[in-house]
Amino acid sequence: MRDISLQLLAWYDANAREMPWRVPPNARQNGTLPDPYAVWMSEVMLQQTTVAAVREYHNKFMALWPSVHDMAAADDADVMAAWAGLGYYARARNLLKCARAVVADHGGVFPADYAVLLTLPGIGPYTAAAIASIAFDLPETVVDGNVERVMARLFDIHDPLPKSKPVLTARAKQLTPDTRPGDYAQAVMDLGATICTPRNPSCGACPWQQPCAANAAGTAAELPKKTPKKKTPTRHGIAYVVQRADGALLLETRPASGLLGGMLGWPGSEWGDAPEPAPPLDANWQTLNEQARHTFTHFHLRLTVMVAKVDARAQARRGSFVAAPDFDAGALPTAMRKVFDIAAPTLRNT
DNA sequence: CATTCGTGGTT
DNA sequence: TAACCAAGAAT
Repeated sequence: MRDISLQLLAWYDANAREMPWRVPPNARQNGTLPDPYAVWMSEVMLQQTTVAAVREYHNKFMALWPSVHDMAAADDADVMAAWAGLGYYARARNLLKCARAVVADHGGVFPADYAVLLTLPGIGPYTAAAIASIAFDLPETVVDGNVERVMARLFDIHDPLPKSKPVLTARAKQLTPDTRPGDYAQAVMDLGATICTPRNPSCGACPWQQPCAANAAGTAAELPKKTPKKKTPTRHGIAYVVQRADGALLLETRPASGLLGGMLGWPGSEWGDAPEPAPPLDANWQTLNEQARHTFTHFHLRLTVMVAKVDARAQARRGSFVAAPDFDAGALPTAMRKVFDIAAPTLRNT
């Protein structure tokens, strides 16, 4: 059984993808391991996020906060602003919590232990196994979407996810070798990302073509099965963009938990079927023709954009004015940035 | 155990 | 255009 793991490692030696946070297989076999901080940063960013999207964010974060001590001492608003656009903002909040826990409780050193890693904020079963194996070369088994798909095909398992996850996890553990577990973890995920893809898998180029049960049965492309999900509803809301005579814009920091938690945004109504107007101040509001459309994981959002210009003495019922030189649309989550993009021409022309 | 939580690319 | 998908975690 284990010899097929070695086959995969041989494939990885020749086909490993290059990533800024990764130590290539030849260097790893010479005894070089990656910086656990960089690995942790990458794995948190990679949760439900593509490698392509993570690259520049990882570079930026490593430049701004090169060590876990820097991250622990970082200003929360700076980290949230730097994370803007990457999504799943609870990850950024947990990034700070985790860094501070590592410094406060673990002497500023990431623990080389799966069970201890699992106790840290934002580190679940996948990420704990990824850090343990990739950063410390411990024989832990990563089970992400790639591994689930590869195992479902390798063993021709037709039970739908997520119910089948325990079986897929057990299979993945059976295959994890004692030698080079870190490279092996990265190898299975690379295989899933480049060969054993969700659609149109390149079975002809797969190092596991021979042992693959789904390839033999001709079922690879239809695996893994998944329980169908319900369709996403549409919610509506109103976003208010206020500009003061000196150019300052009215923004508010959203509540620390929930959707876009801790992020900067425009004051607005609740989001639902028929939102009640909730202007942050009394003004001569102008409703723009174009709505901001944005899709979250579980609903579509259509925001009506309302714009007002107010004088320098204006007082808002909520939010706070941000001076024009301090405003950075890049610090907004995408839904809010779309609102700004729609409002910007009107702001300039009035 | 089901739901909540982003975003951009692909089909 | 709508659905699907990506190195999941927290509740």
